Amino acid sequence: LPDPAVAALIAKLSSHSFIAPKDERSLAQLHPRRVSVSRMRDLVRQGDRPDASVFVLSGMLARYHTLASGDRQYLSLHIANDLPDIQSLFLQVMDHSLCSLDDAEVAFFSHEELFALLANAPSVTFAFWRQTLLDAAIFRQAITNNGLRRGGERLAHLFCEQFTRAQQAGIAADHSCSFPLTQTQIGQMLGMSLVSVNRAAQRLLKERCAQLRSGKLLVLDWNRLKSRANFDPSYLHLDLHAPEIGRRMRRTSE
Amino acid sequence: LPDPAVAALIAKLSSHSFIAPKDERSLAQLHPRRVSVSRMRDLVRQGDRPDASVFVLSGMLARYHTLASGDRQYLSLHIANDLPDIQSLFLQVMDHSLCSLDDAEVAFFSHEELFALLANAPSVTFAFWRQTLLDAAIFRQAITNNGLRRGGERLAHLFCEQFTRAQQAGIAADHSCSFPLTQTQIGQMLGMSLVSVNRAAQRLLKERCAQLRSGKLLVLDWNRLKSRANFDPSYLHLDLHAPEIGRRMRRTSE
DNA sequence: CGGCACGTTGAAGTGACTCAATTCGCGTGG
DNA sequence: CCACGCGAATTGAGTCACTTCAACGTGCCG
Repeated sequence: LPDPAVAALIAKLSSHSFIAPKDERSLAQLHPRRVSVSRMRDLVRQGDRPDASVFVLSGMLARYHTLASGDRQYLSLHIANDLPDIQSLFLQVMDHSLCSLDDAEVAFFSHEELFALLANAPSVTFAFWRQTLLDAAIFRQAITNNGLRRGGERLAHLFCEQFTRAQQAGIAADHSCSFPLTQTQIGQMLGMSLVSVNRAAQRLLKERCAQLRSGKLLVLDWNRLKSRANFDPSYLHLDLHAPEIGRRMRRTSE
Repeated sequence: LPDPAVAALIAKLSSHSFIAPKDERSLAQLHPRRVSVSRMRDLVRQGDRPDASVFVLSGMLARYHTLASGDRQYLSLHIANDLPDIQSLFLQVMDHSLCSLDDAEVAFFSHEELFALLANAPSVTFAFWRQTLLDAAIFRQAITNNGLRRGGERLAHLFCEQFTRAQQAGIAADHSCSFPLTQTQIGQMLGMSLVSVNRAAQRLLKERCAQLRSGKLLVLDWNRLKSRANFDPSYLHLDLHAPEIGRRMRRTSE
């Protein structure tokens, strides 16, 4: 019986990519190290050379940059089944940090094991690669969100993204999902001051779009929220859930 | 004798990753389609499903998002030896567009050929993957730059990044490099208005840091510019020019 | 009950934006 | 050769969104 973290990883990769049966059997041989972390702990720091990559089992992690001034910029949020630092396989020195925003459960997959696996499991390589490409698409959207939108629109977009991703991960309730960031942290994510975040959130509540309460995001009216944010989910590439490209890879290699 | 575009591609990949000799021979079999584009032409559009990926031979390309409102956000700049849309191999539907900012020479590598190559050339797969990871690191930095820095600092950072990358690509002069963006486009890249860009550029000139003139960036005082921008190039992972990880992959697979 | 972190609110200041007019650089055509 | 046109850059002025500062409220936990 495979480790439950391994099973979750296989399910995640299979959700967007074709995994060859023999490669799935290799995946099942992995030996992750399971770790519980309390909120606001660094798992990996800017400048580190990690020898393992994190897979999220529960809770929320975030990547962030720290400037010399000490200012912090959150780059991305990561929930169950995410692989927030798989890129450290190929970029040895971390250019950002990874921390928990929540109490979280994670599994560490050692780079050594992963390298040995990837060398002989091309379908897994492509799946991991695609995972990092999905990350990059979210980064791009963050640039646009923070550059082109303002105030309430910007916050609404973040809400839409997180709720959609939580739904996709199967950890959203009907009209709510976990959202453990403080308003200060939301500001550090969106390039806004704490005060602006507070007022933008109040506007969204007054407009009956969404509400933040005790670490949860409550979606009051999804359609209104979506149009308030001008949210277009195509950058999340949800359609990849039909993993036809993986199959194409398989054909061409046979 | 291999196609010059292929030779440049091999040199680029080899600069940061180990390419196995047999994989290099496979690369040399590729048949890129060479194309000249004039300035401000779209090569690929948001929503497209391209069947080939672009390799830049000369000139400058940019990726950008378009909102429903028509507003444009530039996401990244690409110069000689860049692979600006290699991610379309695995994310079939483009979530952004790619255009020329300059008159440019590019080579299209068909996805079909690339898939056939990657299925049997793991060292090339890892090199391409790493290439997309380097892209992602630059996206992350853009989030931080636009979120945490303001005005002159933000512009100075963009200048530092471009000059460093031009040097790395071997297309920078001693104290200058190509920079064909208009001030409007710089604004659409940095989330600033045309007027703010203009005034920030004037401040940088008055402080004798850098100057924009007729499509060129002139670096007047690199150290001053760097410190003005708080530029830390570690996110560009220039150290990868010793491609030791590729060798490590090779060892583990043998 | 006290302490602390987080959230809320008001008020004042300012950096950036928009709008609009002017100038510059450059290529085109009369 | 010069007038013209056009895109880009520059400049000034008024406005506004967001910031900063500071105080206060609230909920939770020891």
